[in-house]
Amino acid sequence: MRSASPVTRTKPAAVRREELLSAAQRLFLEQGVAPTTIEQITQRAQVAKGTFYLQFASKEALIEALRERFAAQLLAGVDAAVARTAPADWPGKLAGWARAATAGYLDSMRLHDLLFYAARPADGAGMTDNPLIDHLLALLLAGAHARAWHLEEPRTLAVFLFNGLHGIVEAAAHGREPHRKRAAAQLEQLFFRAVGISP
Amino acid sequence: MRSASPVTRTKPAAVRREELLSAAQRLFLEQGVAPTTIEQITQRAQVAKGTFYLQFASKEALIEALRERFAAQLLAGVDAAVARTAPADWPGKLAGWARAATAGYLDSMRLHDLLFYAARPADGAGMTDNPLIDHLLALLLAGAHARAWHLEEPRTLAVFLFNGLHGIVEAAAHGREPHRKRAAAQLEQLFFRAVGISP
Amino acid sequence: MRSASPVTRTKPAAVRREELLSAAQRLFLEQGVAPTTIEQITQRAQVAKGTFYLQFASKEALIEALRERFAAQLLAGVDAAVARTAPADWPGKLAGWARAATAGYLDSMRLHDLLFYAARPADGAGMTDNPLIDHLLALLLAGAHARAWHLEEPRTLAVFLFNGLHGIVEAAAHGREPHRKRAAAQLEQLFFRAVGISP
Amino acid sequence: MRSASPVTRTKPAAVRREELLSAAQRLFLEQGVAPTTIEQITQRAQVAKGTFYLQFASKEALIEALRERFAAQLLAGVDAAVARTAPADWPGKLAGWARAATAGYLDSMRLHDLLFYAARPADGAGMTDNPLIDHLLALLLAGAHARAWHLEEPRTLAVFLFNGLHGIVEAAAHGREPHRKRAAAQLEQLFFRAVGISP
DNA sequence: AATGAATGAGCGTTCATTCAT
DNA sequence: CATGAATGAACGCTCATTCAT
Repeated sequence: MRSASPVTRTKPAAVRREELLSAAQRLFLEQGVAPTTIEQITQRAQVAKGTFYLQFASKEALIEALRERFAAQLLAGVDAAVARTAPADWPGKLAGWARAATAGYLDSMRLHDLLFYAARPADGAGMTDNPLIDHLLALLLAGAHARAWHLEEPRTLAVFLFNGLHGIVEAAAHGREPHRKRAAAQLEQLFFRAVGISP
Repeated sequence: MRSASPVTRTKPAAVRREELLSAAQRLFLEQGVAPTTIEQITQRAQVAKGTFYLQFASKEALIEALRERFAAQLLAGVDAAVARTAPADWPGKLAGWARAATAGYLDSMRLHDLLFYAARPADGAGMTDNPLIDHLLALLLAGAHARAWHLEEPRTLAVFLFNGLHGIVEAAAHGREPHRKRAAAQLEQLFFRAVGISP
Repeated sequence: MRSASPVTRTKPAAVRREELLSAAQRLFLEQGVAPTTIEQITQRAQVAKGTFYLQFASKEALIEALRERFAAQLLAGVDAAVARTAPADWPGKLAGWARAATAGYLDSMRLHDLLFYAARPADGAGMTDNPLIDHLLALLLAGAHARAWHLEEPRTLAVFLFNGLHGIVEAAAHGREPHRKRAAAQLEQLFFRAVGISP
Repeated sequence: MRSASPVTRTKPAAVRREELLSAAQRLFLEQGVAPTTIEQITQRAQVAKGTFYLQFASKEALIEALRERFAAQLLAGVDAAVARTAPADWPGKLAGWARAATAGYLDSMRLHDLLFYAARPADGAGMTDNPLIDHLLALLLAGAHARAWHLEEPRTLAVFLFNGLHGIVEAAAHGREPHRKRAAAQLEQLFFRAVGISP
């Protein structure tokens, strides 16, 4: 009957799930997926080991859940950024995509890699076939359809741009590139050049 | 167990080392780094487990040695391809670099990833700071110095191009892109556009 | 969670207990004792896990309760079959015991084993000291007292007969013996021979 | 070079295997199969946990190895006892079988159950279909062929006798029957009566 | 130099039992 | 009474590394 009991041990499943997801995500970012143990995850989430298995059938199921959460969150962000541009401003949309996929998303980027690339079975198709590439591809095709640019191999281009951007974001994350502003400007230029337009 | 074995089993350290390196490399390519055990490596190299530790201090040391061997070998190949072009043919050199880093090097590419990216500690700086990028950067700078093109952020560009190319090679490896010829042509075009020249 | 649930969920303790007992019994028969979890038992009995511990102190206590229920039920059946024979027809009573303990009781037999043998702590006294043996022993002694047969080691004989019959029932259950009729006839003969009488 | 080094750590595989087998066997006898952990087995065998897996692929593989060892050892003993009787002394052979399967084999008997009955998958066919029954069956058939006795359902009889004997041995093991001598005599009698002969 | 038996910390997962609501 | 989220000890198994021979 008393709300706000001193220690609420029981929490709604969704909350527990989120806490475990977040604890795992932080640990994955800090140490990588394989080296992170269930024990560490539950310790950080302040629950017993068994509680983990109340929410996830296995470590792999947790990773899959993280993938879904990632897709839902980051993708939504990029999508919104692109939608915010003027309807026919295709260069703007392209720049917006790059900016949204980059700025402030360094963690997301690393998480993306962890989830879609490193934590994958051995074939590692992740950098070639993932939701962000599909999203960019859709934008490229829409622009082509609107005659904003011409594309010969749209999917190859999307893969190229995603990976190029990805490398730059990683480089920025590792501090190899001191001038983020300039890097962002150059990224925009590279995207434009790649589709054969000028800003 | 029996002394006086018919075959001399002692080999020069360098040979043993190479055999272990090669066995490991093949296994890494087949199954990935983490799933490959020292046991498997020594079995394939036809030596006992202990012999491994005569040559390498740890599994990590082996990976590091493989990194060095990779740099020495693949880099030499790319370097030769670039050197084969006419002295002042900078577009040709750039295209040659891309071609040499790609064509017939899918295995090398996968190995590169395994070694410089996936098998890395969690910080994963591999796609941002590796010998191939340095090599490409040197070429870009040389071309800029020769006024073949103009660059504002050469290192960022190198990272971008390497990663873009990398993505396309991976995609080709996973069969997402049926027209390798076309992809290669487009890659060349993208490299040229990125440095602001036309073929 | 919501109070005032449409269905009265509180049942008399005895009913709840029976439901749990029956759910457990069916699961034990289907999968064995050890592999059956409390979770499965409560699910099948349509109650929450905690409710189990309202009725039984532990899994072991449940098994003990099942043992008691078994003794009360199967024993009653054998007893009735024996009582149905003519008062002085001792061969008939012996044959009746064997028949009642066997025919149509394959499940009971398996349950008996599960409860008195397999689910026992390691000493496994079950096949030597259990209610069915005691019941048969009482019959043997009564027959001896009535001079229907002569016994030197009645308890040893009871153990022998019970186990012999048990083996045959199991064999029949596993289909090793196609002619159940014949097996039953032979069982009767073996019981008679064992006490030194002819049908 | 020094033989009899203070602590010989490396032993021939066969020796280690035997030690593990024996340690496991003793523990199984003491506590049952399921409750015995690999840790306990290796502790008792004075080796590290990993050493276990040098000899056996899994706990189940160990049990299977124990089954084979059991069959090789006990069966050989029973066989020898039967062979020691005069060629045509069929009652003697039958009594010998019973005696050899019993006397001094209490541990073997319990081990037999553990291995062929309790540690089995859920169907528990062990008491109906196992090497000792086959061995007895062969003897019964040989005797029948020599016209020492007449059998109608030899396999059913073998199952019956094996299980009857088994029960008595168990009872003796649990001290329910103080007069082992007498029990043995009665067992002989029961075997004879079952095949329809007199001593 | 070469061997391979031995080690033991560590991991993912299960499940009987508890207890706040 | 009834619930079911939470607990945590325990288990089978793996594998990089060591070291006596």
